[in-house]
Amino acid sequence: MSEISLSFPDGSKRSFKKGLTGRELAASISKSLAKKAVALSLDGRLADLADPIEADASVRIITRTDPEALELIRHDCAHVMAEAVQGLWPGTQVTIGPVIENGFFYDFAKDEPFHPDDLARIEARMHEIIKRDAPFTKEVWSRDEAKSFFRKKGELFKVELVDAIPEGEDVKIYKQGEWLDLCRGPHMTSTGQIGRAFKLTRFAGSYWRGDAQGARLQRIYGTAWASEGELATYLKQIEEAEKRDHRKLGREMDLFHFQEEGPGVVFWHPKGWELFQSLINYMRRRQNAVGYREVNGPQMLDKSLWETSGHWEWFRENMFAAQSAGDEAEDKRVFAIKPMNCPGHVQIFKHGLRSYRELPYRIAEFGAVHRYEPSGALHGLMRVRGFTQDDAHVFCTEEQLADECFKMNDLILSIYHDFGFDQIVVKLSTRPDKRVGSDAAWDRAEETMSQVLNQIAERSGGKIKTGINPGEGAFYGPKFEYVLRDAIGRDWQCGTIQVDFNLPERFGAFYIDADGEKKTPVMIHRAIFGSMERFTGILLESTAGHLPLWLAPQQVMVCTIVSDADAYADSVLAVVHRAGLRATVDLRNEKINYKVREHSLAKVPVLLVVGKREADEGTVSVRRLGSQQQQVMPLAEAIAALAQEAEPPDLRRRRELAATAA
RNA sequence: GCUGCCGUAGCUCAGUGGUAGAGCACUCCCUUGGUAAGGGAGAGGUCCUGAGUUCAAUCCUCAGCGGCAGCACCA
Repeated sequence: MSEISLSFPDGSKRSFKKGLTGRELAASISKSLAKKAVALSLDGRLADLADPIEADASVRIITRTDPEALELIRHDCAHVMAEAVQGLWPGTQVTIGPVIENGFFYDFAKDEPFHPDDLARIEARMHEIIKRDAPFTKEVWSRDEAKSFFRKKGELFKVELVDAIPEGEDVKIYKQGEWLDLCRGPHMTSTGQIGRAFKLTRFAGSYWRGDAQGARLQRIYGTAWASEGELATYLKQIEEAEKRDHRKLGREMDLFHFQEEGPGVVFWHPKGWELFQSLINYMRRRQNAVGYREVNGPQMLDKSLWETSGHWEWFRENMFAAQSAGDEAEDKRVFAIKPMNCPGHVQIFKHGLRSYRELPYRIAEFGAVHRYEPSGALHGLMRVRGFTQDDAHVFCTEEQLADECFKMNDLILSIYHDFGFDQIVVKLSTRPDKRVGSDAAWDRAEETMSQVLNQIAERSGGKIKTGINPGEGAFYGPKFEYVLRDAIGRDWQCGTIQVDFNLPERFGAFYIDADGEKKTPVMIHRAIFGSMERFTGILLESTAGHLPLWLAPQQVMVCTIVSDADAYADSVLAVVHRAGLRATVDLRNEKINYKVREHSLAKVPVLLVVGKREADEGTVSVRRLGSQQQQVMPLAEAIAALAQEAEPPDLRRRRELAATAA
């Protein structure tokens, strides 16, 4: 008879007999706690209340309102959903049903597809099961027992799952009333603890073990919370995120459109293109300032070039090819429309003899590339088949590599900061299974990059988080991926730095070193926005269309209240234009309410409203987007303030720097 | 690409086996109105495309194209 010592959250310690269960522990503290307890935290890991505690540990009784309980609620909810589905459609096989962010899903194998109305039926059945409040009980079975049980039931996916459980781990079965499931656990004590705050949100196809060649399954997603209030808040958030959908904003702000004849390619309207160009102009200034020179490579090139680069071999299925359309054309060659800019840039580097004195050789291109993306992947501006990369390639020596990476890193972080993105994660993606080049070259590249990665984290003083994505590198080299978090907490991978020991060699690129010998340079691929289209979409969603003044395609709208002010409005517009602001005037025969509403919906950041009074006094009434108020100011004063605000951040820094130098 | 859902006016969406409707937007008229929709009239559609079933298809069936959600993919 041995004792164990358990420490509690308040720091106290008490001895108990070994093998005491969580439930007994809770009861020993207080009756009410025993009633509220749903699980036990053992050294930070969740466990069933029925589990015996076998060793010293720090313990905490988890109640339904603890944050940890949320995971249990969701997991239990997934089980209840599985029971509901099997109850409604006997013969349906259950596979896996994990907890995910905000909820859970369960994958089913069922011949007949679910119908949208089924969600409500399943939900109703789930409420019944929860109301029944059957306890969750755990049993440990032998492998053979479990396999023959599931095989007899026709649950072949479960049989496979039993086989996948590592040796030495128990095969655990959780029962809730009559229904049971193979499960790692833990669970709460009964279905009633799930509560009512859940909702099935959607269903979708999926694959067994995520393998597109494998069996097709049907997935049902749900969300679950500790209280109905939290559920309502979550559903509200989803609604808010939908309002920010860049496809919707693009329409409302008249920025771009898509149409059937061009799946995955963008029609940019005047205002959208203005925004797009503002971004390009900004990027161009930033990179020119640190030694990049802009180039432009051809839109399509003979496929042999893509064979040399390896793209034809690895990505042929995702490339567009073009040929003369004329039957009589003498040139029958197949050209590939470029999916990347690097082979073009290597040709530019290769043209003429390069000296080591020219390195690092930095060239940049706003390169329009086309990729045949799977139709199901297309999504507004976020995933398209034709897009513009803010691409650059740096040819340098191996010794210069780390320093170039740091310079790129500084540039990237500084640029993200200008857009208000300060929560950045840098991830190192290492060699994939399918790759070119020797292991020795990959070793060197990965070694250098992991050192750089550590230093990036160090230099930022812990502000920049880092991580590793094993096996996610490009086929020609490892890469850094810059993931930024937007205003509503979503993460987007934008920038990338890729170290490449392979392409220069495949293309036979070289420079003459100080010793007069030919040497192969290292190549770094980098992008900061990544895709201009996608970054535009991210900006729109992050700002909900309320772009900062320097980026807004239409910065100012001059609105008249009465037609007597038309002439004054025109003169205001002229002054606004002279200050370099993008503006138009609205002289329409409409009430001011109407104009304010319309331009607010179109997300115009500044409305300058003028009536008789303003015309007489030489003032404007300034109304900012998102504000109910307005401010009457002398025209010159208003324009000066707006012009200053509309200055791009890099130009402002440059001006301020020049002022201090002078 | 896979699974499911969807495709009707510029936008958002009703609707019917007998070739169509609303609101907003658009044009014109009245209105000169002080910060998120003033009133009236008008114009606008090959109901995604093709084939089939039917006396008759926007509607039913099949195929294609496109879109949405999720999965898979993302040099």
